[in-house]
Amino acid sequence: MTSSTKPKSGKRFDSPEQETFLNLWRTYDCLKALEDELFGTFQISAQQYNALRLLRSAHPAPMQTLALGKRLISRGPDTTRMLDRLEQRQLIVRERRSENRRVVEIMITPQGLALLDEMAKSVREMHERQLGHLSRTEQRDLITLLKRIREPHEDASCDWLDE
Amino acid sequence: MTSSTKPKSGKRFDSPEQETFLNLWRTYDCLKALEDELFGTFQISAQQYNALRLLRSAHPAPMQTLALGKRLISRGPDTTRMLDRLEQRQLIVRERRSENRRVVEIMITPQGLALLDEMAKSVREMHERQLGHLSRTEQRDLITLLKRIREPHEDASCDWLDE
DNA sequence: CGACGACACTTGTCAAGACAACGATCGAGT
DNA sequence: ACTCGATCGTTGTCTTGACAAGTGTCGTCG
Repeated sequence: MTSSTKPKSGKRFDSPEQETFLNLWRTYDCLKALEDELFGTFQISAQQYNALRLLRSAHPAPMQTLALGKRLISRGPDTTRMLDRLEQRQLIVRERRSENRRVVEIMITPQGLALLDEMAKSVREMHERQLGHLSRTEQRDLITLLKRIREPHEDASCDWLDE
Repeated sequence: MTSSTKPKSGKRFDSPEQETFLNLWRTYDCLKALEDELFGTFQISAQQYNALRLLRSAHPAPMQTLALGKRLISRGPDTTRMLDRLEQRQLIVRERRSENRRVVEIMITPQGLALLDEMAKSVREMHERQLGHLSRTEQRDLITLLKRIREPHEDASCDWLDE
């Protein structure tokens, strides 16, 4: 009865909420494609760029691995190995300080800052292509809605500090 | 010289568009976490669920691999191998017809339909948790904005037929 | 002092995505 | 009929993400 053998494609979604989510997913994927395309030319991933951006905002102070991981977008990204890659390219440095050898402090290097500078112009141009056709008002409205979506979930898995 | 001693530096984002995109990303990730949690209990991925859902909507007609791949969310997902996994679990069948041996026709099996039925209730409950706190109006507004975002990009990499 | 639990990563392992090269098949033109 | 080019799908390989178990370090309490 629930799934009668109807050949029709009448119901387009399992629920209205699903349509909303699929739109969100598709839109995210669409914009991400543009991001990946640009970051790819610099041999960097979106997560790596965000990590560098956060480290720059803290610079010259260092950041701890876990603190950095929490501020990245995806929950529980593989912070250690992502930092391994950045360290190999000398875009960051890691240091265990003797006062507390449990934590690892991470700092962006001059090379890291230089890379961000080098990317700055094309990154802004990409943002313009991604979302430049929306007015400021539309963008504020969108952000408001998105925050409202996250509101009941924030405590669970998404504690996000802006920037 | 305001930033020499203060770890907090002035601007939080590279551009307003970046703030919008990061909000979108974070929100998507937040909702995706709920999805993954549920789908995980059924040993299935979000893409696989969507594939099954699309096949059900076509049922009893079959779908071609490429046509199915185009309607999935992410651009260029690894359709072949995803279908391999679904076929192994006997949720779909693949057939090369003699009239045109280039294409592979895919059909959902009774087992596949049964799995969707089995999941239906918890999927709806998850949608409710994800987005139930938004009014229909808010959801429509959001979808409108999201479509407006994709509009200039659709032709490029995101040609999407609903459902 | 010394064992214990809590914390902050790290490593191991496996599944999934990205990209490109390849093989198979059909339609059209000669 | 035969070749050419276009279309579809598969396979190979590399990178990335996910989850769980392990390692080293510190604070604390018996």
